[in-house]
Amino acid sequence: MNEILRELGMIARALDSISNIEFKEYDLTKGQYLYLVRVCENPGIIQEKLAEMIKVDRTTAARALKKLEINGFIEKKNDQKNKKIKKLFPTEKGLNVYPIIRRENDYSSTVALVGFSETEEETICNLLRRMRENVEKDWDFVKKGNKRNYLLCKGET
Amino acid sequence: MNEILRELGMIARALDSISNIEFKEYDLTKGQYLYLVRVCENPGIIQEKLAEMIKVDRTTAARALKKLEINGFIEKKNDQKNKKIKKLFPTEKGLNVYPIIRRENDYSSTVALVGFSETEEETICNLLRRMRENVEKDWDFVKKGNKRNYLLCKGET
DNA sequence: TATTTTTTGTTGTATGTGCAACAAAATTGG
DNA sequence: CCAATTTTGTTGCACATACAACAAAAAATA
Repeated sequence: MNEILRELGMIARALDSISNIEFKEYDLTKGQYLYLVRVCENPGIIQEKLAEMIKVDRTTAARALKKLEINGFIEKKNDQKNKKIKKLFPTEKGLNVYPIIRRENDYSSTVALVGFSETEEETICNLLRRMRENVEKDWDFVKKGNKRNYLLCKGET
Repeated sequence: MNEILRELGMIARALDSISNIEFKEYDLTKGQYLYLVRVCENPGIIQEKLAEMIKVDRTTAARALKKLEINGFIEKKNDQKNKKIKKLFPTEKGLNVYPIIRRENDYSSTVALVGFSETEEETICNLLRRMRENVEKDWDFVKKGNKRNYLLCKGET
């Protein structure tokens, strides 16, 4: 069932596209909402961990966060003990936008799950979590420069 | 269950990232594999429909396809009756890469579904298809410049 | 048929994305 | 403690992405 990944890609691109259009009026450019919500929910997180959380390149996260800082949504604070890391915190402006992002995301969830029973919602949530856990190992592996070996493949063309 | 969309986003980004890294050695730059497989599977399709199929902006598709043409993976052919459209076809080079892309995608599916029973695979396939059908309506709506109305929202913060 | 609207495709501009390469602090291992 | 490795962050460059605006053909409507 190769269709699964295509459906998944379509859903992800469509919803991301919608979010980006909708958040433009709050001066959040493409993708920034992803970072901002997570900084609000994990104050003090560092950008390296945030990139892993979102599954995006370290340098992409770095630039997105720099821009969020410049635009006053978050601030970076130096750590007392560790001179290398910069902890991320939402500003008041960032905290004000947070519920708007949540509301939009909730709406997108609601739309995506129209016609789903409560059981089905739970089912897909659990199955997606398991998929994510599976995929995240390969992502770490490949991101570190390793090469995947297709031998285990079922070969279902 | 707002988690659903986050899990979905993580999976999609992680797998896309892996694919892009793996296809680089076949001279396919970021995202191009998406278009190429679909041209191979739908010879004669026009780029407007392809963009809808993939859920990507028309202009993005236009540029990706132009590049695929320049690099010899596909070719654009004028239609006899309709002077406006350009039908897309894979070249031999494109057809040669196709099975490689399929193989990689199959492997990614396999990895993503490790530990899933056959029933679970079918379940998630069906649920994702339904989600996609739901989401695609909103995508069309918003892409045409309309504004979504959050009133129907369950409000599950 | 003539006019309007929709479809399809392109280009300009701005910005996101990610790899390579670098630097400095922290950690690990001898 | 010192050297090697890992972690964390940055910048240069190349390229993807998408909105706005335009153009031309086709389709719809009057």
